[in-house]
Amino acid sequence: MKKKRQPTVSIGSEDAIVQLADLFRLMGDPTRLRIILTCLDVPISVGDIAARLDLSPSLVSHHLRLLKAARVLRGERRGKQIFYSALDAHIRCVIDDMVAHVGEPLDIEEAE
Amino acid sequence: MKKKRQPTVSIGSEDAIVQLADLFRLMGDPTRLRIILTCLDVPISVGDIAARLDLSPSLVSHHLRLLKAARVLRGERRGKQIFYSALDAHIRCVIDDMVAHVGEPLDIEEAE
DNA sequence: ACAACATATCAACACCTATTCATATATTAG
DNA sequence: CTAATATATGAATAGGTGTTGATATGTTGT
Repeated sequence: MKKKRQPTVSIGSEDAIVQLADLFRLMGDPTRLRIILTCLDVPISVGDIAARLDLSPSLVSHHLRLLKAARVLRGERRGKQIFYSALDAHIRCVIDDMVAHVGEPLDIEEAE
Repeated sequence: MKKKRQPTVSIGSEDAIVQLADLFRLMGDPTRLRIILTCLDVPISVGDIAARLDLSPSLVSHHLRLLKAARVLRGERRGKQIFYSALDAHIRCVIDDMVAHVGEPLDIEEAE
């Protein structure tokens, strides 16, 4: 058994909803979302993330800690630097779906 | 001219990222996420949402305003009541993907 | 017109959180 | 060992935000 796909999961549990919301909230900050997107491409060090996004290494590290704790990203040490990358491919799917949603915001508009 | 799944690379603009983060942030609140999930099933009135989730109509209305403004939900008036439902199916995909992510929190992956 | 109901809006408060700065820890080179 | 680099952590603060209660708006009946 490798992976089991669950279609539309009935999330009635409070814990599950809170856990879901927690992940969405993490992606709900522009800075953090930028960091996620930067790590989605290829493993990248903290300093390089900070340099590319023009952020302080401290701030990047703070966000990385949250993202790592939430199992969104993972860090792998290579010498002095630590390279961060996406833990799995689901986050990319989530973002792609949301991009699709943003791409076609307007469909029907009767009452406004 | 038809939109398909576009890769995550296409969102480099600051506005797009902020817009994306805005949507994720909206889904990042447990109460709001519950409201979204309730509306995903079938169009439901404000009062029924409040009753089912045990929330004040005022709070539900407040959240609905944000969700409607963000084009996540849409409201349709029927007499005194206003029924809310998902604007499109993308949100459901986003949630499903995130549920899949939560479903497999730990999975060692070296090769993909 | 009025009353009753459904939803929306306003103001205020309490809580949370993103950011900054200083400091600490970890790794490598000499 | 020390020095230099890379990352992490701690505290403090400013701005954001969810929630509540009162009030307003809108709709349907009598």
